[in-house]
Amino acid sequence: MTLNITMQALSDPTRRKILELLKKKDMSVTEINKNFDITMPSLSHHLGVLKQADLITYRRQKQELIYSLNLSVFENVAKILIKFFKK
Amino acid sequence: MTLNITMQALSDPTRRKILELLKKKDMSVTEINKNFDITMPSLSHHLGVLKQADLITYRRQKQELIYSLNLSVFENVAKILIKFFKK
DNA sequence: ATATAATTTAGACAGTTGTCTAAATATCTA
DNA sequence: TAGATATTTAGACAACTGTCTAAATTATAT
Repeated sequence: MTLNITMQALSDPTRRKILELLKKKDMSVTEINKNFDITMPSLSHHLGVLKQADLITYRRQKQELIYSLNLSVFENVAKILIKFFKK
Repeated sequence: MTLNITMQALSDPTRRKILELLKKKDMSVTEINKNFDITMPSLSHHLGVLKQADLITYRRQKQELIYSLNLSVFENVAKILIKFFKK
């Protein structure tokens, strides 16, 4: 995990909102999309960025792809940021 | 303080390094610059972004501008991020 | 007042990013 | 095997970003 890729991923408000949604429950792309006013390809792009940062994972369930928070990485990022902000 | 501007400011590695330096001690622009391989105008740009995000402040000391961490905002950002990362 | 030192502002430029439309891929169901 | 559904890939484009050089600003010291 490189902090740079992680922070870049976190710098966009849409992506932060996706993470907030996935904190509550796993969701398909279509379900995530209902919370935004962007096209599916745009959302797919954001999911790609979050995937590359290893912040989310997905599994297939019939036709749908179900995305989830990658909890271990998410918590690791939290630790690193807390350390960064510790004076 | 808007999280968006803050996160945008934190997304660049040079700016994060500037904050790390200022965590240790207040520094003039020239002194900060010795830690990087960029021109003064580029550094000045980064300081501007951090200023706009209210993460740093400065005072004049003779010819020099001495930059410091804006501790209250810095700690507030920490709180917000910890909350964000809390599952 | 003039020269020097410290920093910012102005303007340009290449690279990155977020968005879109159109097309492709993958899976399920009838 | 078709047709429908879910999602991604490809390619284009405007906006934003980080960098630079050159010039301007601000303050000090001679």
